[in-house]
Amino acid sequence: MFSQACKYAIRAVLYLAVHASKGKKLGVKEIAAALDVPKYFLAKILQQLSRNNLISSAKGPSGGFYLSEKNVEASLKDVVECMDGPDVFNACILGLPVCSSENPCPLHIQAFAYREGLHYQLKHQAIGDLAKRIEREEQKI
Amino acid sequence: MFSQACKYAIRAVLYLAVHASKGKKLGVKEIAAALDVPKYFLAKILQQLSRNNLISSAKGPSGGFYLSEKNVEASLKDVVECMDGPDVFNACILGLPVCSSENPCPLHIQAFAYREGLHYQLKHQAIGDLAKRIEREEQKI
DNA sequence: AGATAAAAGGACTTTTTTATCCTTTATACA
DNA sequence: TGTATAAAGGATAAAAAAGTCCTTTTATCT
Ligand code: FES
Ligand code: FES
Repeated sequence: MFSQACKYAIRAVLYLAVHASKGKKLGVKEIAAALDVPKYFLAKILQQLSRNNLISSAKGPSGGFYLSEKNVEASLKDVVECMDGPDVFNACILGLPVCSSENPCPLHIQAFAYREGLHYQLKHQAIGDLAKRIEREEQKI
Repeated sequence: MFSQACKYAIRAVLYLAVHASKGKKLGVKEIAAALDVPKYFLAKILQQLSRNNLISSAKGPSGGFYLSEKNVEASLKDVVECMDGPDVFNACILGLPVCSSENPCPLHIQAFAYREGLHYQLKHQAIGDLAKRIEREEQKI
């Protein structure tokens, strides 16, 4: 479903949402260690997210990554689309050129339900709210 | 979700279910042309499916691929697992080492429901039955 | 101003996936 | 028995994804 880069991106954003803030920025090294993820690869991913204004960063000593108030209001859908492109949630599961309920492939019904369920949650839940649930329910990232 | 090879495999198997039989075998070339899929790559995939007894084949003139009565009773789940390995339907969507409802990741609930829906359909529907539906509803492959 | 720390950016390497080609084996049929 | 046909298998090539390293830029603090 998601590329490796996208998985790391989601986890990193959620980790930032839970553990960082404007006052407490986190460096790549810390995040990579916490998530057990390749450091330099994660650096690239954070760069890309930062360029697209999905996370915030500061250079220099006491610099690092965090989520601004604006960032916290975005959704994971934005993160996913930033990493894997805009078609992740529209593509036919069999790779056929178009996915449509009018002219469905044999797996469309189930695949569409799955995809839309996920899509809906990712789209309509703010990263900040998701982070609160993670803390409340002590979920792993 | 599925690798390219797996997508081609599913489509090829369904195409065989609809268009081939013991009496009317199809060659790689025909299938590749019908599905608009790279010929040599498809050949490899059909080989692998054949080795794992998910499809049947005959060499020589008037040879080709088809589904035996046994093959038709199998499910697409077997095809998928043959191509992408046994963990496709058990892996955490975020790539965490285990997926479990007891200790879920933040996306588990939606991801699990979706995945299981698909898994269930692929597992409990025989390829032959699926093929009948495809013909009845004139679905694209 | 100088030293230091951390992200940003560019270039590169490795691994995996996708795709192609060539040789061998089996089989049908004349 | 010989020829043609098609899958099986092995080896390789090309492309994409994952991962690493080095240099530059920006900021902090003394
Ligand atoms: S048409 Fe294939 S998933 Fe919708
Ligand atoms: S724990 Fe991540 S999908 Fe189940």
